[in-house]
Amino acid sequence: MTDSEKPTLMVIDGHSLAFRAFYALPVDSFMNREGQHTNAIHGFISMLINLLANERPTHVAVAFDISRYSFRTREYPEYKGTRGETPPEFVGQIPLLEEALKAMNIPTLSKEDFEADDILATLAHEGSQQGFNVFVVSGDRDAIQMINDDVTLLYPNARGVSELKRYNRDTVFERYGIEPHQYPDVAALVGETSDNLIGIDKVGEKTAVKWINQYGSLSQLLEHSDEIGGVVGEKLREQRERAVRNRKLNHLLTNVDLPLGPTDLERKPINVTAVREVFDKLQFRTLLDRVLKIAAAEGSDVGELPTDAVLAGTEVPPVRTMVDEELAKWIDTTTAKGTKPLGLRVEFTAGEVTGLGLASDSDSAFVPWASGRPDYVALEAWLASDAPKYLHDSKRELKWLRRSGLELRGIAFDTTLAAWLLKPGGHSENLPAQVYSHLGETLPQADPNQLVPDVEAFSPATEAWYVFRLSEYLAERLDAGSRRVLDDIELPLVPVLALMETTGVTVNASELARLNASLTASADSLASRAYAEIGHEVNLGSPKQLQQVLFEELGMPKTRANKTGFSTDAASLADLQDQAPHPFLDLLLQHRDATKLKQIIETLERGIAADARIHTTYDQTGTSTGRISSNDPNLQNIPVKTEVGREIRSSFERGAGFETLLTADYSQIEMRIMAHLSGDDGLILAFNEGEDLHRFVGSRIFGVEPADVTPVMRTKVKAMSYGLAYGLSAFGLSKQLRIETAEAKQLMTDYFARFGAVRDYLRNVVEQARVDGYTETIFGRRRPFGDLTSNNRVLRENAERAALNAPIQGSAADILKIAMLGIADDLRTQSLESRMLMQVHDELVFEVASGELDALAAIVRDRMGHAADLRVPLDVQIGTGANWDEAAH
DNA sequence: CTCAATTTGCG
DNA sequence: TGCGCAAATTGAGA
Repeated sequence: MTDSEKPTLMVIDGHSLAFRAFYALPVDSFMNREGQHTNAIHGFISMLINLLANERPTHVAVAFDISRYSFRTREYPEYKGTRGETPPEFVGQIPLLEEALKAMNIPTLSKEDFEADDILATLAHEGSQQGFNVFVVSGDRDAIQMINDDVTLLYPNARGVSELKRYNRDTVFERYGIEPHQYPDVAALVGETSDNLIGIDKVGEKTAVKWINQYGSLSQLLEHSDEIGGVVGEKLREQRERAVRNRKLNHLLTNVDLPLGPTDLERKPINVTAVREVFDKLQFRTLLDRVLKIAAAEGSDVGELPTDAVLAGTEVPPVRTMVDEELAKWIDTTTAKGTKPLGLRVEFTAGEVTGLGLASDSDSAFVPWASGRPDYVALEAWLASDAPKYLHDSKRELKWLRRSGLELRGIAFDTTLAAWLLKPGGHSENLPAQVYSHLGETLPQADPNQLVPDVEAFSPATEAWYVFRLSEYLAERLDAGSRRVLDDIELPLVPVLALMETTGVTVNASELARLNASLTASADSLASRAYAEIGHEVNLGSPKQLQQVLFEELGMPKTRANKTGFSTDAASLADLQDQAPHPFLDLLLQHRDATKLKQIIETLERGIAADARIHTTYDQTGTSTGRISSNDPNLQNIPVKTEVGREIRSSFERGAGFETLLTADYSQIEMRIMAHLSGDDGLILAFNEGEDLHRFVGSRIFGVEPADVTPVMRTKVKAMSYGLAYGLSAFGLSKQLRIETAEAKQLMTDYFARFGAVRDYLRNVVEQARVDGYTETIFGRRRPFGDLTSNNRVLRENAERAALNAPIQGSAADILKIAMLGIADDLRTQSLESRMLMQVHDELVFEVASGELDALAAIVRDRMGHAADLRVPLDVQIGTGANWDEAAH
């Protein structure tokens, strides 16, 4: 009998898989109308459906533990003792899952005093003897021992249950270097934290595998334990009982007396009525469709099929591969001559575009693409036209297309951006994750690390169809304000940012190398001087070791507490220097400075591409306020405050053939926005007078003429003004200014006495957000807040400060984005060759082409100055120079 | 290898 | 007991 003729038995560990699903899926997104959580059930059933479809088992069973107690806990009460309380949201999901399985006519097995793994092992053993191909599905590593030539283990990886890793003899050997049946011997030596089984001290996987390979088994090893030398040998002899006990406990029984054997587990038709009933109770609509589809495919009468409307939305359209005239015609008809949108998905392999997926709501097409083929005139024209396109992560797709010489315009929707606007706090999800979390369907994703992929990846055409459906789904959920932000700001910004990333900025590598060498020298010298002060070497980069030195060896007073002891940050060290001066402290601070700068330099050096330029990646979805973040490398945290820091900025230069760099930044934009939003007459007057803001505010608060505001007074009001937008407390202010809390309190009182509308505004923002559940920027960008009504004071107060800051920081972000759009537009329409290179929250950096300085400066001044119509002017500072430092002002 | 915690750079 | 980020390092755990 060949493998393909053999019947296939699949046995599943219900509890362990449901638990994995529970942690893999958000609890809050899966709840039925009665308030019962259903995420574990949903994940489990979804996985089960995939397994039934992909592996096509002829026989299936799911095993459950009856309780957490078994013959093992009787022998060793601590077994699995580290497992905490069952999360309350998990409670009740197992019985419902069993109900759902019953409706699907899938037998469940459990037995008093035994664990599900024993049932699995027994069935796998019997199945293998009776000529079955066996799949064991379990999240328990002990299941590895069941693997043999007939038995394969499917094990969920770290990401949850969406991907199962396939373990057979070969993959086990690759991963662990042993045969599957030897795994329990290794585990017995190493121990298993999740089962509360302690192993032999000093023995890790490497040692255990070496021993088992050398002696063949644990019992042989223990017989020869006197041959093992060193400390590990002693430990092994001392603690052999642990290994013996572990081995006894991790041995799975293969002779449990069960009411059903493998042959009794043959798949039976799904009970359609019961499935409808149970799934309806669980509110699993898409899963119901998928189960019914399987049932129908297997010849069951599924009775009344779901309505056409439901099916039309979820039926994956067949993929047609097309080129040339057929493709041209398809695009023309499906888009109604470019007026209707299509989902678009780019396939690329090893940096080259290899295919394109196009889809409407009911049709999809795959276009193989190879560079240099002339047949795609219609496709290229459509791509480069304003015809609307829906994409996922459009900036990425745009860049890939451009690298292959394809122009993309007409980005009309981006599911990544839309999902972020709806929920700006979360991490952005890839396409399969979005499909799962919004549509509740599974978009398989081949794991490139897997030799035998357990899923076939979908065609880009089908992915495009999902992008289309996601776009419609998300579009419906965007409020008008968010939709305007998407259409007027975020989508138009995509090509602008893409161009900035592709352009990059020239960095002088040899200058950086020189700086790095000099910093290395001073860091080394500072380190050895620091060691000399305390009489021994220590890792100055380890807070833990520093705590040992400062608080134990030197007996210094305790600083602010943190989770690992006492803080050694710069502020704490400065306090220490006041209270208990010691030369070590100063050397440490200087050493930190030098190494931090070195880090930044080295990160930059690694980022320099072949064109001698650094190409950062801007993340439009990187913040919850609306700002853009920069990464790989981060160009938004290049030092500026110290002399050496500015030397790093000097290494950012104009590119060859360009005349100069130009920087433009908003001065005090957040204070201006606060003046606008609060309508505070005093503050508005300050900005309209054009006088130095802090001098003006200082003169009001301290009751002196502007000319008589001393530097100390100015520093104080400056700190106060800046702190306002962050919800700074009197305590925080006193700490920062190193003044008494009482004085800080008085300063705040005086400030608000003169600028009361600001306080009223800030209070009102929080109050309104508490009612609405979100804050809004001037342009309608929303940020949701849940914790404003929390009973937890820390959470609530954190949310309050974030809420009062969000409209201010967010509006500033909107304004600069709008300015960028205007500038990019002008550069294009006026055919200038100058280029926008960087964005640093309130600053833009440009490379000026020869002869264009005046034109560019005029554009930048105009577009930045008029990006928003506020009650105060927007002040723009412009500077030029051969490098970033010189261009600063 | 992954993750949390700490620290520090920027606006 | 000050908002928003990215990155590096350490050290613990898997």
